[in-house]
Amino acid sequence: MSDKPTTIKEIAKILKISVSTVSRALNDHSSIGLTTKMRVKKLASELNYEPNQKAIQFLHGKSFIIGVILPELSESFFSTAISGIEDIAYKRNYTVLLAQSHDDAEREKLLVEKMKTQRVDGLLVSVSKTTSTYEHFEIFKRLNIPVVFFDRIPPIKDIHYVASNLETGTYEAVNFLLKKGHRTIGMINGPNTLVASHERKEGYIKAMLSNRLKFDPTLIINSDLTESGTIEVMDTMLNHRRKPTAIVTFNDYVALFAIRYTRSLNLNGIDFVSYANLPIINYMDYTPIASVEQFPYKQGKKAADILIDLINKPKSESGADQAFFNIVVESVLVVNDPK
Amino acid sequence: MSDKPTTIKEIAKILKISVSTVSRALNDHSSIGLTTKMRVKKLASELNYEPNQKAIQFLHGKSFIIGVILPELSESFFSTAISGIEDIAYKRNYTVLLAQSHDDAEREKLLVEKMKTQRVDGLLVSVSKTTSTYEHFEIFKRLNIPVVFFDRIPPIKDIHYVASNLETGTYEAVNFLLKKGHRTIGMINGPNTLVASHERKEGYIKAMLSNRLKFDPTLIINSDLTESGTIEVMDTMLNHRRKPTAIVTFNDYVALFAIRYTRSLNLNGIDFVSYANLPIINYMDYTPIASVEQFPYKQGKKAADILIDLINKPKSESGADQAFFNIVVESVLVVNDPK
DNA sequence: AATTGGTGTGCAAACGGTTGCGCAAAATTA
DNA sequence: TAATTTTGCGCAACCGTTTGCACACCAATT
Repeated sequence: MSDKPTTIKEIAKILKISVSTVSRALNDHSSIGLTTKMRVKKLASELNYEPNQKAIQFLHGKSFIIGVILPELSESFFSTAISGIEDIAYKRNYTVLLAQSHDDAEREKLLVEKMKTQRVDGLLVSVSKTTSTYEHFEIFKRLNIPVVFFDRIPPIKDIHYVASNLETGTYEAVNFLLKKGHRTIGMINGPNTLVASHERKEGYIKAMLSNRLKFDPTLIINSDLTESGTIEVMDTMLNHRRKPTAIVTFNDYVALFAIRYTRSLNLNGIDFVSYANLPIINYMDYTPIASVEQFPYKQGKKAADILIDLINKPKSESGADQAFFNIVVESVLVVNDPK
Repeated sequence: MSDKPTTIKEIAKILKISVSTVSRALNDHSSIGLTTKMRVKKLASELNYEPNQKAIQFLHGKSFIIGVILPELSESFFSTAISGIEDIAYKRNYTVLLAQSHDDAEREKLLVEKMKTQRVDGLLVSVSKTTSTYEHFEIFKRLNIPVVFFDRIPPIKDIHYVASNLETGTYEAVNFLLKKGHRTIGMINGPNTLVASHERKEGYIKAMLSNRLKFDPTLIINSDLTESGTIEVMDTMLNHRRKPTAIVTFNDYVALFAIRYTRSLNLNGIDFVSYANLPIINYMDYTPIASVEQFPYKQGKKAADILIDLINKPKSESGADQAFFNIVVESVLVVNDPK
């Protein structure tokens, strides 16, 4: 049937009026007579008229698209976050242009380029593990397109970000274990290069001290987060002169490895607490008794909200009085229902 | 510094040449002198010139954006599929505009509208569970924008789709169990309303018959896929006059419920085979001994490839000679490594 | 010397819509 | 009735880029 979409011009021609009148009629402009409006609208819907967004976007430089660059879409944390981002975008009438860096700094750079090319109205980024320079984001600053970093944030100044603070959650976790009567609590931490490792450690220490307990640094052991690394750490822990009765693990994978290992040794009675990355863990037989929840969905929503706010904010005059959103989503301990 | 992006006009003005010359120079048009080209390119990069894609897209009606509508982004199957889609899109120079229906038919309709509004070059859809009418996709047909359905495909004619056939995988699964010596194999199937349930059943039957075994329909029991539903079915199975020594479950969740239940009864020795939806299942202690893999990543890639092919295909003249891609990705049995 | 043939460049239209401004006709006021 | 305001609509510019066509210039061929 119809091959090319109807345009405003055709409507104008058929009705023998000018395009401007048609445009105004469709936009309910006050200066157009009621009868004309009706005639135009009627014909427009008959012809299945659809305004060409590309023309409109072009005309006043907005796309109503926000770009999102994440390390890995198939990771539960990120896909959940995306879900939150999309929900907010949907609500606020934006659409999400999505791309994944696969934790490759080069690809990330190209994606930033592409996002710029597509002229997104704003950009949401969780940086790749391998990203060490951040100039590729500068372009957006120059173009006055807001960028909000999210979860994995770069260690630079003057950026907007939303991230979770694991200190509070860890504090609660350790506290929870202490209240349960544990006195010797081990922690399988991540590499020191990660901010997250420090936050966990801080939380641990604070919990111990606020309970007037001595902090024993040898009970916190760094791991490379692999299965073999975890087993190694576990061996050390189990042979520690103060064998832990409870262990806080860096993430659910580590928890799984550790739990599996203790069970293979027929060891019971160690309570585990982990950080919630994996939804499925709730379905399992032997799980951590509690999890530190980081609310990826909530974080995603928050980040998207801030980004869209920034997009719609009247631009700061000289660009000097910029305020930067630094939102910290507190992590929280969630005690798993005993099954 | 720079507030508004540089345009081709400014370059032209500065160099005192026409915009057309600038445009051609930047595009390496053959009819532009070498010196002019160099001058233009030099200045362009100095000014950080970026072609305004909105103008270009507008000009020749392409956005290099493909729309993707999925039921639930945080579900492992879909997020993995998205990952495949994005990888292909990236490779072929498209970007992904993403949206989720949350399995809500109404929202799906609105999203289709939005995708149309954004004038995507093509659409990839996995329909919502609650979608029962499909007219909202007609618009795309009228606009000559290709739509490829994916995994959850609507029961209508003349559509492009990529989906997996679970019959083959199920056949292999049952065959595998038979080869292992099992003779009484139960199947926890899904509701009859799902195509997938029938495919599973067919696969089961074919495997039995091709091994010259009688098919006992009472060994296939439908479930509502909840935990309690699964336990009910398991009770029936375990009290069956022919108690199964192996069970094929509808999905990993069902497998988890069933395995947990048997273990709570201190029942061992039943082999389970499931369908791979959950990556984490590999990390667990008691898992199915094999999984029917549906290759969401591969399916996503394939669907995206077809879509982009369709986009770039010279349009069929009268629209009459349309051929429809109906790609079936065979599911395959994957035997889990014993831990 | 006249014709042909590049080579390099500019003009202007086109894509589809929005919008400031001007102008005519109708309605109101003096 | 004349002057003024309101109402309704059209003209034309504009957003940034591409591209068919024309054209001017210079060299090579007849």
